[in-house]
Amino acid sequence: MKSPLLVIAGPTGVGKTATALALAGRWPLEVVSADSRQVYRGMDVATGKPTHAERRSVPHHLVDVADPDDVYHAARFAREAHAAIAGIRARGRLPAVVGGTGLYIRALVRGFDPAPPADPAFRRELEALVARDGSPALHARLAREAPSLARRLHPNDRVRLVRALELVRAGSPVGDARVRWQGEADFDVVAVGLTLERAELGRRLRDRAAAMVAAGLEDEVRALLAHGYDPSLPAMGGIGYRDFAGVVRGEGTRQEALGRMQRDTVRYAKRQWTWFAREPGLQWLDVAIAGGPEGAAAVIQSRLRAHGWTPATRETA
RNA sequence: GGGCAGGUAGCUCAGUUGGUAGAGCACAGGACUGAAAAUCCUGGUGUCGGCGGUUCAAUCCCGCCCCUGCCCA
Repeated sequence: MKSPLLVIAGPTGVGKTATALALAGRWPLEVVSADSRQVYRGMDVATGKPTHAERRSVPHHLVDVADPDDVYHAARFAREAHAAIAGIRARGRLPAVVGGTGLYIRALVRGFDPAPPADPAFRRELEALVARDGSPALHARLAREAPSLARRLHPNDRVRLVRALELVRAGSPVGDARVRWQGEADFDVVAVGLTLERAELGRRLRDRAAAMVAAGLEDEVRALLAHGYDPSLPAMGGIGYRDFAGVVRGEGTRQEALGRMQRDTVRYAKRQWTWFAREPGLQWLDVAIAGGPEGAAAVIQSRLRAHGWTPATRETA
């Protein structure tokens, strides 16, 4: 028996949250946010979090669940999302995974292989090696320790090289046998990819970035830095945050920071399209053509029915 | 009006002792298993200011013109 799971994915700024809220008016559901930035408390202005009012009207899980000096990650997301989904089922509602972090969604829906966790001290050691000898040195080391794994990683891809060396060090199985999605899901999934015409989304994203700056992004960043959160933390490396950390330290102008923020947001949306285009079973839905979030919610509702679900569906064979 | 420097990719520039050109950024496409808003890979998109001349061949040499900047009148 599989439990029903709705996934609403898509690039940043297309209206995933608004659509989920509209759908909640038509179908009893709770939202599980799949967003690697909305998990951090105190980072509100540039993460696109649902508002407090929205969170009161429809329960949202996995928003504000970590401090900015935590290192949140996909495996933790998968674990906590499973727990949240179990609770939502127990309340008789449909769990709706809503977000743009493709890796998190895939880790939840298709299952992450078991593997040892990150080793911060070892990572610092390897980063020092990269700083001194460059990331090809990591690749050379990996080629000695696990040739089959080294062959599938580029010598410049230091993030994956670090992780690969970490796996080898922990004695985890590596190579062709390991790096593969399980494919067997615990869920009966309906996956919707929200989208918009590209130029239109680009305009919206640039406007949204400017609005975030006007809404006090610089002040929020200043407060985070004053609280002692280091700019090198993953949480502080998000779009907008990294740019205005520079402004707070007197490096560069607000205008330049906004320009980078706009450029990087649009690039990020493109990477999300690329990722979700390969997600098996995902059905695209143009929000503008559907008539905005309400219209998109109506289309999704009809897809849920067509899939054989009713608002009372608890599980399927 | 005269002198000097410059005009090459969307931007900033390099270069060719004559064989139709290349870097960074921008842009486009792609990859992706505990950092994923991360990280990485691939791709040059061009009347080399214009018109003539010399030459087998001109972005390069010569002439004229146009434009920009600086200096002198």
